[in-house]
Amino acid sequence: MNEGEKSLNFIEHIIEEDLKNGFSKENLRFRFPPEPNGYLHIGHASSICLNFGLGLRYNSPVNLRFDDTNPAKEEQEYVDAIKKDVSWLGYEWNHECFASDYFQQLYDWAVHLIKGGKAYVDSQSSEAMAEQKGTPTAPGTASPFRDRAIAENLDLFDRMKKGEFKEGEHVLRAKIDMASSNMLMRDPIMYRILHKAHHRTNTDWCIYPMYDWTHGESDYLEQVSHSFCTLEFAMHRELYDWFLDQVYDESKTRPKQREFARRNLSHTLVSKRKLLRLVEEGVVNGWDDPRMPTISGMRRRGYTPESIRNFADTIGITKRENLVDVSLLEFHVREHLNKITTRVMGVLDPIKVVITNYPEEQEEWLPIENNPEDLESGTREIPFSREIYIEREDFREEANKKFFRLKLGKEVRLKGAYIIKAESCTKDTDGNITEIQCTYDPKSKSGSGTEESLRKVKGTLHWVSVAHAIESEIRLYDRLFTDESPDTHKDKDFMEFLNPDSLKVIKGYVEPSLKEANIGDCFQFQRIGYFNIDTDSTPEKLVFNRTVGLRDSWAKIEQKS
RNA sequence: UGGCCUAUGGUGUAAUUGGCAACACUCCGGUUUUUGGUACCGUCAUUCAAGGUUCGAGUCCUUGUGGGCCAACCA
Repeated sequence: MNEGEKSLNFIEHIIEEDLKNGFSKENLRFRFPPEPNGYLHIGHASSICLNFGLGLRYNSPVNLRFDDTNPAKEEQEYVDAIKKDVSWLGYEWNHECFASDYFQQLYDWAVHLIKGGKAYVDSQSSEAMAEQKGTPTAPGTASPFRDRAIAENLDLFDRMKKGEFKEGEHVLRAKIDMASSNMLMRDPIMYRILHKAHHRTNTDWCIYPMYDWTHGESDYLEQVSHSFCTLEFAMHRELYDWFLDQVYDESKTRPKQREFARRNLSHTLVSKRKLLRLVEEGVVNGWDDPRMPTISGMRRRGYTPESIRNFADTIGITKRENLVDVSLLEFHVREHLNKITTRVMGVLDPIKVVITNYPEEQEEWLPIENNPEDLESGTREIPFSREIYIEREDFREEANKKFFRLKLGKEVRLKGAYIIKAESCTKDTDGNITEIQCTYDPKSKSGSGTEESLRKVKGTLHWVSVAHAIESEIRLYDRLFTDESPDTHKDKDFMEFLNPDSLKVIKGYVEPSLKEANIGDCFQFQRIGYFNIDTDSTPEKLVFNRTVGLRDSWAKIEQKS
């Protein structure tokens, strides 16, 4: 799409406005600031695409900054996973930054605030402080320590840093306004004591800065011009600006916070905390379980970076509440996979077909196109023989006109091979069909150009040769939740809406060319869906994930009757 | 009893800033097809409500209504 013709979102309008008012384009700088306390999910993807997309649009640097101010929740494992995910999405950051790199500067500035009478050490319990905070409609009251002498504050803060106190004994608070209608301005905490090792600074510090004190100052230190975050931080903006006022130097770029609405995806969760529960309670097999809306889960499932970027692009950026239907994501996945995947044949619910007039010892290797959407992709050869598997649901002893597939006495084309006709079938004692006997038309070979090969038959089936097929494990996924918005019910926990059938593991048979495939490779199983090779796969035992099914209009026709 | 944000089809996003409500997905119907896939075509909204300004309002004004967020030593 032509970038110039595309309409701007409200964020881009803000930037254009700033540029028009004289802000220099060279000073544009953005950042993506995750906390390394979990894996990135589809919601973060939206934010990543926003920030890095702006970087690309304006040719501006974008930093990857880890907001690592809470050692109780953060780990190196998450830092590594986040870097991998952002890279995989196709973006390059300018600097890799850590809020923890600014701990000393933040501390120095805090001392500066204390000296200016803008911060004080409070020695109350958190309960007492909460009580004094007031309510959204009633003003708060001052702490008895609010007017502590500057020298005493300096001394206590210094001793907090030196580790002389236990957790919870003291905090450093900004002295702002206990009567503000914005609860966040009622003397917010800047530092708390935490005797915990940090994944980067180890035990260098035992006081850690809070988010509000850290974030804007970090933006400022990195000279980020526009700092975008989600709507729940809108109230924090006043505080962000207040903290900036305390240290701002006119000659520098003053960062500007603006907020956008988090993207909610139907039938899933977009919250690290809640996804962590799924992992910890064993509902899924880790953060990269293919059912997870995490970037690592989607990667393992077979979603492509392109499809996720295109999805992020179409859902856009606004300030409204939203619930994006997951079918839109799936559309983008199919759209991309349709263009790039090799078409292969795999039978997931096999029934044997014997072609009675085909010589018993004979086998043929028939050419078949790799991808009709890509003329450059060429052809490969697949084996045909007397016994093949077809999909159990592709045969009926009798059926109405709408059923285009195999039925007794009728013909159907085997994709890339011959036209066959069902003559009879055998059943076990329970009446289940165990084998279908067919005859084939030797002159009907695909691509042979004969009159018989050009005959129109309504149905075309996929198949695999029994003697050549590879038995494989196939993992079929469905949405994790039955409710479209599982975590918005006030009286119910989202766990109540778990889909018991979100994972089905079956045995299937795939064509022999797949033996050469590698982990992560994506394919279209013709007439079924897109599949990729899972990380659990081995040369001895192939494991496939169903990325997403093909659109299935037959299922709809059948449902109606 | 407070403050902040928000409202356009079933869903998501637009509308040259006052000038024929557009694009995509979904649903439904159809054409093509050696994938019931793909591609292509068609149907589906008087813009939360009520007033007002105007030749003309999704856009401006007034009054309502609905939804979300805000009282962690989390981010």
